[in-house]
Amino acid sequence: MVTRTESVTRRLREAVLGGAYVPGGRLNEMALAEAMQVSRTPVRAALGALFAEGLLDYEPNCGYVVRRLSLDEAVHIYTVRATLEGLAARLAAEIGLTDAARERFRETLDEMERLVAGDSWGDAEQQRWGDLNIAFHGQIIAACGNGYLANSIQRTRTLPLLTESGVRTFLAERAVVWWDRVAYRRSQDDHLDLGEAILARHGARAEAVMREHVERAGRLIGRKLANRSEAALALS
Amino acid sequence: MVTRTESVTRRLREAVLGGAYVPGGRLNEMALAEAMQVSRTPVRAALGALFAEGLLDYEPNCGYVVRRLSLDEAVHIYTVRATLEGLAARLAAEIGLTDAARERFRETLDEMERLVAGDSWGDAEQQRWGDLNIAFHGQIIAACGNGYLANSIQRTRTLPLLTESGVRTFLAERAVVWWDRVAYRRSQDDHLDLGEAILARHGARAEAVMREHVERAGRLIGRKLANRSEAALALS
DNA sequence: TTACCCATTTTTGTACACAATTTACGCAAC
DNA sequence: GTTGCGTAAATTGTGTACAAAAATGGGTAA
Repeated sequence: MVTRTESVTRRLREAVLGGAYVPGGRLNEMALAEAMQVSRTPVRAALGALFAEGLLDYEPNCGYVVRRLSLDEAVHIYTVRATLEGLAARLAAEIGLTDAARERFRETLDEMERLVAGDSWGDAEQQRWGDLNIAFHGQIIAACGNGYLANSIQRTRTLPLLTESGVRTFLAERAVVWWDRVAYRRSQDDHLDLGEAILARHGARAEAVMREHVERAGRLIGRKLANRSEAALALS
Repeated sequence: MVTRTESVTRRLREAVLGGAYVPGGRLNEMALAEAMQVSRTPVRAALGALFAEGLLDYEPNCGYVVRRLSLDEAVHIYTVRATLEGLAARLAAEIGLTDAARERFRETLDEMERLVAGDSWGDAEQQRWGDLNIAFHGQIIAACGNGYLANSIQRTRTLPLLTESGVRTFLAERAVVWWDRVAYRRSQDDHLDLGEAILARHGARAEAVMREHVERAGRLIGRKLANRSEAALALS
């Protein structure tokens, strides 16, 4: 049996990340309670938890609002994420993967390569490649043997980022759906380098490649957002 | 006017970090409420906040307990902290300090050097050096221009760590009080290197020195704790 | 003794009422 | 128009009662 607080926290997290609420808009406790069919008590607990996760802003006596990340903040978070994932790659390489992990790692890389190098490149392929990308990074993080590091990385990956058009997206791996095919190829080349470095247990190289890999993704997203913002400004 | 929740959170945080409660022991909500002269409501909010900060463990329907970090976890956290502070040092060097910050930075370094190189080295000197050490690291973090990074570093610095003797200490800068004078000299040499690299805007060097500097501190603490644990085991 | 079960007690989870504070709105003065 | 003020409404903060779950303890059986 799960508590209502847990249930509400999960549902509210998904709603916020799913873009159900306007960023900057207040989250009314009573309204949420009625929508979730519970009292204000578990709602308040959930809001507090999401505030601690960085999804919401909070001001005493004023309530909670969906946090809105500026472009600068998003870039800052990507910088930290790049460094942390770089560390994870180095540790994974130095520790070395288990035989089973090696096998899965190779399979993931191979399937991504087949997709990117293949003839067809539609939504299905991009979706699948995105899933594999998440799995690939997840396998490295799982292999780094440092739970605190794994949590720290996770914290950098699920923050809401609002674009000017009102469409919410994430600072997560899904951001890659914005890229063109050339960027996927470039990203996959990084993955191949990374896989080689990690399997060869070259920690320093794995770290350098991973850091640059994630930082590039951050730069791409930053540029996209900046362009959109400029476009929006030019129109208004 | 501050809310009771804020007040209780602050007081409870200080109590936990101050070692007022036995790690692993349950934090009874009613008892805390009576001790703090409030109802259970703000106490529960405070417990949730401290759980999110990583100071407490929590199990639904079982309550909160003071988190007890294992030696491995402490080392893991130090590894992350070393990498993050290394990043901060690099960013600070690349951005460059303002004139005022440069001045304060040099003053801090000079006073630390005078203390370590001086004739007397008692509690007062160690205390003062510890304060300056915190200030030194704080100045670098403040200069890195990345608020998310600053917060991430802060999170690695205030976690309770229980030694076998029942004496609580912290994963904070204060850990240096354990070292002997040779270690202070070594640490100060790092600081001088760091200062030089940052003022000369050598980002890569600043990062490497800072990372090694913090990792060394982690190793020293890890060794101390391991020795103590062995001693305690030998006695029992 | 040890293990297990059940009733009791304790503790946590939730709803709700009320207090304290903020926000909204209308009105008047400039 | 807009600025300021004051009251009313809405919203958050807190206390408290009760429900639900877990810890406790005693007794029984192997």
